[in-house]
Amino acid sequence: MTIQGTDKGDRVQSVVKTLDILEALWQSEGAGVTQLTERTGLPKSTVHAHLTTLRSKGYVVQDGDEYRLGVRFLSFGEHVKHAEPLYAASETPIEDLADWTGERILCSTEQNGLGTVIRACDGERSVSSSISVGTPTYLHCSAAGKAMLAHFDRSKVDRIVDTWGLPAFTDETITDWATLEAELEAVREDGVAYNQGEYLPGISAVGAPVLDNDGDVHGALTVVGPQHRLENEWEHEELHNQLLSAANTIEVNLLFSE
Amino acid sequence: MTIQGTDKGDRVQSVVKTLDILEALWQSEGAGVTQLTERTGLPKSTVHAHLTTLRSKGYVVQDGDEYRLGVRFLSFGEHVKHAEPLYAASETPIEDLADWTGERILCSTEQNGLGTVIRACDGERSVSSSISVGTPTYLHCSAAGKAMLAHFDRSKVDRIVDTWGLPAFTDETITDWATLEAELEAVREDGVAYNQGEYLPGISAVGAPVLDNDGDVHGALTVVGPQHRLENEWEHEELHNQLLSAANTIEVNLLFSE
DNA sequence: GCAAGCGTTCGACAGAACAGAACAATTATG
DNA sequence: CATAATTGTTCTGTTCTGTCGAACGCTTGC
Repeated sequence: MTIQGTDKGDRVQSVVKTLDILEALWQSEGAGVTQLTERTGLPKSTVHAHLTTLRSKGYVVQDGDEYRLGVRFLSFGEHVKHAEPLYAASETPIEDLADWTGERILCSTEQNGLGTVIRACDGERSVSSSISVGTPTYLHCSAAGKAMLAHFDRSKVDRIVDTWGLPAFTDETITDWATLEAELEAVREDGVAYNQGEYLPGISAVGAPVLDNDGDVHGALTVVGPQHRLENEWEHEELHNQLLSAANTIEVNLLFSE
Repeated sequence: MTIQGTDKGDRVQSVVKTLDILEALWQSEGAGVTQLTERTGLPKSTVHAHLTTLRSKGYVVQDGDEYRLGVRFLSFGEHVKHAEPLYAASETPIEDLADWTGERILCSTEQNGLGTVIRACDGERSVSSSISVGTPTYLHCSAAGKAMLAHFDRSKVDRIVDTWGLPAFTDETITDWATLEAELEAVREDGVAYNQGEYLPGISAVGAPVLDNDGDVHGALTVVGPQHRLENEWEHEELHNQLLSAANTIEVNLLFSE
């Protein structure tokens, strides 16, 4: 699934086209020119011209009749990861929490109104979800997203909902503002946010925000697991405490890293 | 340090400009418009137009008066990593080798005539080198590079040397073709390649190629460490054996993954 | 309060990106 | 085995757009 952005500020249209091609390439682990013309709606020669340029710079490689993303993007990706303070600060806490819960733990951050997983760690009985490092997600239908939204300024929340809307992914997805607003208020009271199969059917999550001293949001920490298992266990306060404690450890780590 | 590519096939010049801006941004963990203007040689308004476009697509974020690479690149980076068979195949062998040697172990691949580190693992007494996952490197001055070059077709080696040349980084760097050719022959005989401070002063490495059944190169595995320590120890055949054994394990893993 | 720096906007011109058709090279198909 | 239908690639004129320098607010430091 691709997440479509608002199309404001497309000053340089060739760049938009190149990005569309790269995104199509990203979704398809290698594709030919014709395949990319269908996916992007651009004429063959245009796609070809862009691919040639990208290839000459090493951002795309050609394997016979297939083009793939080049390893050059690896350096960008690693750079972004390490530039994010959360990445270093979350290493130990996330591992400990994965050991303790046995579930999959994610550490996410917000950018441009979307969430992105920065670091992931599997526990013994982890579900293999499609959400892994680098995956962009909507905020209104994820535990991490709701944990962050709950601590944003009201104006920022408005802007995000305005930009991205509240699209439904399952029957459980919150699609109206009133329900979301009530839930965010609950998150602020409980300290943790839930996701009960609102994005992927059968997959639930509990999330806690990672804040700094001023109350600004750095990101969120999430425990992901099968709905039946997690919803039975999160009744126990112990899961909350461990989650909040891990989030707090990250917060402390962040203090010393800056 | 930026690695400059050959400028053939710049069909879409706006794309080249955008990539230049992204690379400048990559080297500087956040920069302002003026700073990017100086670094790229492009006029301020052009840089701004490109940044606006990149921002609207989420590939760049604005923090006050600074622009940084966006987390969107994380998804590309992870995609590239996981698309590379070596990534999964090298996980266990690289960890075991790091434990055994106590040194830093790298697993690299070649693309476009340059090497790129796909996976890294630290041992107990690892040196903290500037080479980590995603770093592009020249092949003629790295152990991994020489291990790979030694098993490429002659025509491919010629093309690579033609494209990238043999630039010097230290006094030890091989800068002429005759010396390189002789060394590649030695690599084929020994099975392993050395780097004795040829890229970073004081840093040495031993590398072994990862081949498939047809003798085609998949990548290389490298032990990196301080020159004095590594050069004393690599006299012992034990290091060779462990390195070659780990490389071989990866080769076997690759057989089963395809 | 002035000046220097920043990011941002504007507008006119040159030139570059675009689209469509034609090309070569390969694979399917009869 | 020949033909047809793909593929990726090349070519060329036209038009639209990317470009650039100057001017604009705005903040920061003197």
